[in-house]
Amino acid sequence: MLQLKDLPDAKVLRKFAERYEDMDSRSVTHFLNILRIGTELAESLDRFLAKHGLLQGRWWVLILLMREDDLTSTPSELAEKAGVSRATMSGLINGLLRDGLVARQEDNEDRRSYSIRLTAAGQDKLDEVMPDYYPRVKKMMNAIPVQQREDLLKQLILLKEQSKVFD
Amino acid sequence: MLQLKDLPDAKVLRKFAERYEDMDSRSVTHFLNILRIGTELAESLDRFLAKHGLLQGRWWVLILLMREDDLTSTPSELAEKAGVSRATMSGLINGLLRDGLVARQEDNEDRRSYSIRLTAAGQDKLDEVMPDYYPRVKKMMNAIPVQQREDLLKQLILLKEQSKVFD
DNA sequence: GCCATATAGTTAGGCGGCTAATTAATTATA
DNA sequence: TATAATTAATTAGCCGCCTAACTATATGGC
Repeated sequence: MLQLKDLPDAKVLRKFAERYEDMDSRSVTHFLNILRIGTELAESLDRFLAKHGLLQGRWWVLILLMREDDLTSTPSELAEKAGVSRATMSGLINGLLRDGLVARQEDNEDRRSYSIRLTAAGQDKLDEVMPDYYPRVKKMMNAIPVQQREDLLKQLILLKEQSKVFD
Repeated sequence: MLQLKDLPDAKVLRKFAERYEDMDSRSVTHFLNILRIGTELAESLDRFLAKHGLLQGRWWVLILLMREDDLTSTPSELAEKAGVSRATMSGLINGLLRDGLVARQEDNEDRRSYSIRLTAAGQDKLDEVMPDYYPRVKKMMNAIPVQQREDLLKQLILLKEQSKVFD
C-alpha cells in the first residue's frame, strides 16, 4: 500500500525531473494518486470492520467458509483463496478458534489434515456485519453511474496488465 | 490491502444476495475489483523496489529527504509526511542508519530533537533506483491516453469522497 | 523560579504478514 | 517393502505497522 501522505508538488517534481531525465511528472502524479486512493478505500473498509471487532484477514476467512455449501474448508484451501501463506492462515484460524467463530474437526481420511467449519457464532457475526456492509458499498458505488464504473474498471484492468513493466 | 484472491463468482453472489437482501452484486463486484487492482499495482511496485534491496517505507524516507534543499529533516516531520507513526519512523531510520543511507546530527537548539540527513550513499541508492523507476512508470501510464487517465482519476476521487459511507 | 503541560523520540508489546525449517502423514517408486 | 518425495500444518524468527507507556527536554503560567 502507499502510506505516503505528502505527494510531490510542482516544485518537487521539477527538482526530480532535473536530476532524472526520463521522469514524466504527469505519469508519476497519476500513478501515485491511483495508489493513494486505493489505499484510502482499503483503510475505510478496515476502519469499518474494526467497528465490528474484525480485521480484513479474519473477515475473509468467515466469508470464504460461508460460501461453502457445508460451511467447511481446509486451512490450505483457505490460505490460497484468501491470498495469504499457510503460516499466516494458521494464525488467523487460531484467533478465530479462540473467539469461537470457527470450529475444527479432524479429517478421517487424511490425518495430516483437518477441516474448519463456520460455527453458529461465526454465522451470527457475519449476519451482523454483512447487512451493515452491503448497503454502504451500494451507496458508495452509486455515486458513479454504472457505465462510467465499467469504464473505470476497464482502465484499471489495462493498468494492471501494464504493471508487468516493473518485472 | 485486499489480499483476497478468490473474488465471488455469480453463484456465490446469488447465495449472499439471498441471505442479505440489501446486497447489490454489481456494486460489490466493482468495489472488490477496484481494491484488488490497487493492491496488485502496489505489489508490483514492492517487488520492483525489492530488486534494489529497498522496501516502500525506506524508499519514501530517502525521497522525502532528497526533496529538502539541505537533504535534512526530523523524525517527526518524516513520520507525518510518510504517513506512519513516530514509532515506526524510529524503526525505519534505524535501519537506514545501519545501512549508512542516512546520518544523524544533533540539534543544538533543542536537545530532545535531532536531524536526519541523506548521505552520499543514500543519494547513490536513489540515483540507482529512480532512473530505473521513472521510465517504467511512464511506460505503464502511457497505456492509457492522458484524457482517459484524467477521467479515471476523477472517478476515483469521487469514490474516495464517498468512502465516508463507511464511517 | 517552579511546577504543570506539552513535545520529541524511544521502547514494549501486539498483530498480521512473510520465509524457512520442522513434524507428521501420505504417496510413489526402486 | 523400504525408502524417497510430496503434502498439510505448525513453529520460529524476521519485518513493518500500530498504540500506549516512558524518558528527556522545553515552555508557559503562577
